[in-house]
Amino acid sequence: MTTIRDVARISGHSVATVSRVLNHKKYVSPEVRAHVQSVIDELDYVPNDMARDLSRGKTMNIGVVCLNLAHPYYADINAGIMSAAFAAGYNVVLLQSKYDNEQERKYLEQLRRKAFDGLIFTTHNIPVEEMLPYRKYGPVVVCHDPGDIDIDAAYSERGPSYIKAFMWAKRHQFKRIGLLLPRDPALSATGAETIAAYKQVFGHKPAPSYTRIGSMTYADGYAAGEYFVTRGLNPDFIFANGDDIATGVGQYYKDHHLPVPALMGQDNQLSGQLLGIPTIDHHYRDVGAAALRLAIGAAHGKYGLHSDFLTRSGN
Amino acid sequence: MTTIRDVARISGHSVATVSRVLNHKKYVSPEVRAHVQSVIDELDYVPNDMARDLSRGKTMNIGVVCLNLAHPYYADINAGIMSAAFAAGYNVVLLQSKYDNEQERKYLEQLRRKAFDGLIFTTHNIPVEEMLPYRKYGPVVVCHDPGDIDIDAAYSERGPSYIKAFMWAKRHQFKRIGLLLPRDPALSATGAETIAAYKQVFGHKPAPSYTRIGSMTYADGYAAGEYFVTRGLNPDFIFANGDDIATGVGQYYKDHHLPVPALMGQDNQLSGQLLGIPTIDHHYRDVGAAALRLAIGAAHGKYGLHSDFLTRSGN
DNA sequence: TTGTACGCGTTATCAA
DNA sequence: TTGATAACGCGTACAA
Repeated sequence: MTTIRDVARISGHSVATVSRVLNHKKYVSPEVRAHVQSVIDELDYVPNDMARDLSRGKTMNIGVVCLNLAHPYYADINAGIMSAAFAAGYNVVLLQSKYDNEQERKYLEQLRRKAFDGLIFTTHNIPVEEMLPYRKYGPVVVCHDPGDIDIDAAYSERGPSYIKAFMWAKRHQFKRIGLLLPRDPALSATGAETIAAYKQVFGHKPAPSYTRIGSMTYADGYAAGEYFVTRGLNPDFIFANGDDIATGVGQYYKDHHLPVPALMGQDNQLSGQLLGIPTIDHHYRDVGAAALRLAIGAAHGKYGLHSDFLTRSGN
Repeated sequence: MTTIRDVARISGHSVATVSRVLNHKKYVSPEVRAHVQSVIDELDYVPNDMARDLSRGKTMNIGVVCLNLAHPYYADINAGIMSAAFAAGYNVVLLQSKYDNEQERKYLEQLRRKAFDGLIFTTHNIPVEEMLPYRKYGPVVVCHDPGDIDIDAAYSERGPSYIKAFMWAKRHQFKRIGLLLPRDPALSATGAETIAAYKQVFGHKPAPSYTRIGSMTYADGYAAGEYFVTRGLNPDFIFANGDDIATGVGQYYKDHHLPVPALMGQDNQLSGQLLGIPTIDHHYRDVGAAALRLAIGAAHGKYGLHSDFLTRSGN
C-alpha cells in the first residue's frame, strides 16, 4: 500500500505539503502543487479513509435503525435519508432493530464508540429518555413526535389526516368501525394518535373488541378479517394501518364470499390503488430527508411534516 | 474523551494490559484483569472504533450497491445481506446506484480507500471487467451469473424456472406471447436469460414487437398494456418481470373493459397473490446471505441458487 | 505475565 | 509558502 509518506519522499516534499495538495488547501505554490499531483497520479495513490476518519474525528457515516425494509414506511423514509445523505457526502449504515432493546442500546453504544457520526431511529422500542445521554456523542434523531422531550425529530404530522379520515367515515354514516394498529397504542405513537383522532371525531373511544393490534402485513389483515367475521362483529368500515393490510382484510371477505365492508388504508400503496380505497400519504421520503439533515448536524429541533388524506375516488 | 491511556494511567497498568483486558486475551492474571476492568467500568470507558479500525486495518463494514429499496428484488436481497452481516458482526453501508457508471466507480474507489472491507453489487452498469482490478483491495461480489469471468458471485439460477414457466405457457397453447424485461437483454443478464429460455422452449426468438424493455414498475406494466392494446397486438399471454408489473398490465385492460390476457409475474409479491397468477420465487434472501459471506471473505467462488416456479393454482 | 515503544496513515499546529 | 512533528487512539511485536 502506498501512503502519503511515499508520495512525500518521492516528490521530495513534506507530508504536510502533500496533504495540502490532496485536500486542495491554500498555501501551495502552483509549481509544487503540479509536481506533487504528478507524483500522486504516477503512484496511483489514494488516501486511506480510516486514517483520515481517525485524524478528523469523523466517520462520515450515519446509522439508520430500521425494522423492515420491505415495509413501505421504512422503504420510503430510507429513500429520503439515502438521497439526502448522498448529496451531503455521507454514507448510510443500515441497522436492523426487530424491537429488541438490547440491539438498540448496542447501536447507541456504537455511536459512542464513533462507529458513526449520527444515529436515526426510524423506529425504536427503548424509551426516548434512554437516548438522551448519548446526544453528547453525536446527533440522535427519532422519527415521530417526541412531545415535550428535547430531542431532534423529523416526523409526519399524522393527526390532522387521521381526523380527516375519520370525518370522512363519519360523513359516510359508518357505525361499526374496525381499527387495525401496528402496536399497542400505549407503546406506539402511531396507535395513540389514531385513537386520539377517533375520539375527537366520534366523541368516544373505539370499542376494544373492534381494535386489533399487531397489524403489520397483508397476512395480519387477512387474520383480522377472519377475526371480525368469526366473532360476528360485522364492521361496516375498517381503518387499517396500510393499504396492503386493508387489502388482506378484503381478501378474507372475498375468499369467503362475503360482502366486503368499506376499507381505508395508509401509505398510498399499489394494492390500495388497485382497490380504489382511500388512503393517507405520509410523505415519508421528506421525513427521511429532514431526519438526515438533523443527523449530520445541519439542523436542530423538531420537524413535523404534513400528511395528505386521499379519497382516490377517481378510481 | 477518555482513552485507553487514561485507563492505563489510573489503573497503574500499561496500555498493553488494558488492551488485553478489553479484547479478552490471554496472559493477564485474574487479579489484574479484575482491577483493570473495575477502572474501565468506573471511567465508563469504551474503545474508539475508528482507532481500532485503523490499527486493525479493517472497517467491519460492507458496501452494498442497490438501485431501489422499494423494489422487491433489492428489499429481499438486502434482508438476506443484513441478517447475515449482523450475525457476523459486520455493518452494511447502503450505496445507491441509479445505473450511473461514475457512481459505481466511486464505490470501487471507496473500497480502495478502505471505506469498507468488501463490496456487493446487487446491480451494476459498469462491465464486470472494470471491477476485477479492485479485488486486490477487498472482495468484490456481483449478484448474477458472471459466466466465465473469475469473480465472486451469488445469484439465482433463473434459467430453469424460466424454462418451466414457458413450458407452462406452451402447454396452455398460448400463441402471442408478450415479454416484459427490465432492461435491454444485451446489457442485462435477466433479460438475456429470459430470451434464451423462450428460444429453447419455443424454438425461435420472441417477436421484437411483443418484447418491451425498461419495465420496472406497476406504471410500466400499465404502459405496456396500453402499448399492446393500441397496437392491436392482442397477446394471449404476458410474461412480466414482476407481479406488480403484471398487475399493472392487467389493470390497463380492466380500466378499458377489455378481456385480460393470461398473466405471469415474478418475485412472489402480494399483488400477484391477489390475482392468483403464476410467479417465480427467486429466493433473493438466500442470495443476499450468500453474497455477504463472499464479501467478508468467508467463502469464495460462484454460488448459483435454485428458484421456484409457482402456479398459485390454489388461489 | 507485564510493560515499552512503535506502527497504522492522516490531519493540524507551529516554527521557519 | 514550506516542513518537522505532534496529535488521533488503539493493537502488538518484542523485551523484560
